[in-house]
Amino acid sequence: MENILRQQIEKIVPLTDSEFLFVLSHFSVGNYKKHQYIVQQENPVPYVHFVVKGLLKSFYVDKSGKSHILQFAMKDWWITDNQGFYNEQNATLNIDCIEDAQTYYITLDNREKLCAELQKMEFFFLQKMTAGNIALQNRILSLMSKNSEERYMQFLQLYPDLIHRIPKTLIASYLGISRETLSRLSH
Amino acid sequence: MENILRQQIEKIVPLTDSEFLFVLSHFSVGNYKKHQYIVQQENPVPYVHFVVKGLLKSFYVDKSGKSHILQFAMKDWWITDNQGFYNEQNATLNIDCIEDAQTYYITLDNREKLCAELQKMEFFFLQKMTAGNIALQNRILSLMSKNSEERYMQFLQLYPDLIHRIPKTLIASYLGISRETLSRLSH
DNA sequence: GCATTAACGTGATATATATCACAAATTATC
DNA sequence: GATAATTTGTGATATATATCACGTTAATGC
Repeated sequence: MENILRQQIEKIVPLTDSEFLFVLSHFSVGNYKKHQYIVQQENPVPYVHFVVKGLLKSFYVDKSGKSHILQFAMKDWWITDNQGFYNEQNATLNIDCIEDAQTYYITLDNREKLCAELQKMEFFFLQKMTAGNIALQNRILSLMSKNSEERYMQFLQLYPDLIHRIPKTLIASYLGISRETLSRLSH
Repeated sequence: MENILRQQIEKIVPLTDSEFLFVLSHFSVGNYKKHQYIVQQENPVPYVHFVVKGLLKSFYVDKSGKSHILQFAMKDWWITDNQGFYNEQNATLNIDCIEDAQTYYITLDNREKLCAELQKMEFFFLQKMTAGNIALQNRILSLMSKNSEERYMQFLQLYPDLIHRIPKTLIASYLGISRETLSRLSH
């Protein structure tokens, strides 16, 4: 039970040892260096990653060249470019490592095989996707109804672990405000 | 094949007649009047609704009393307060009818039973939830990277049918801008 | 059909936040 | 451990958008 992926799945559905080995056999392990890209705009998105350790971010670069962070992903989080991965299109997002990272990653094919063969994994992914939906909706409402300071406070409360690992510049980019404005808030 | 729910499901998974009847037996039909609430902040959220006809909106009322529209739902769309429904909590959102509406609605229990008994329905819901995720992520990026005018243009392009059915005030509230600003754009 | 309510447009002004610019402090890297 | 690169703070200014206020038009409901 020391495997972090197993722990995460078992928060939602129980697994026998052999079931977990079966699950795991559909994944590969990847090791990545700080600054390394694992998904690049305009390129295919072959995998969804489950982060074992380290820290990554997904971000969109708009036409004026500005970056907007969609997601951070630390231990225990899933990350990919959903649109690219699930629709088998080229990425509109980039994903790179803020810290050296290790992930379990899986292809769409393997994910589908896994779900077909082990019904409870489909349930697991549905639960995860649902939780993701709720989080995204809350983020939208936050962007629409809160000012910079309130959004920053909410971030502090939601992700206290991240504050010390991520430069303010990136937090600003996640919150949709300029780094200067964030700097003037933080104290 | 004249049933709109069946059509929607069959876009993703094929159904036999008896399978569809089985699916349908898990739903009830609701008829609602313009201005009628089907979900209210602070109250339970017993159902997710599939819209057969009419038009609804879900919205959040912030502490200053301002409304922010999270979603419109017309024919063929699903709507609920996800957080309330899936976590069996009281609603943080409201949902009401912009036009008289008819829905198929289903409880969480029935939805789970249905998925357990008919595997392909779980796949269907997972696909829908995934598509929803992608849309929400795009909306977040739009809020962060586009100005009012660009967001309005994007809305026009994405939902051309809605423009003529929804007052500009509501579109502004969906886009996260004031009705005056939208008015100054629209022409 | 008339009264009420909602929707819309538009001016004047306020305000939050972005942008530009620069220096200081901190962190990474060979 | 020294050099380069990144991060951070802060002033001055610009700007998009919100807010307030009012009149007009259109839609709704009995």
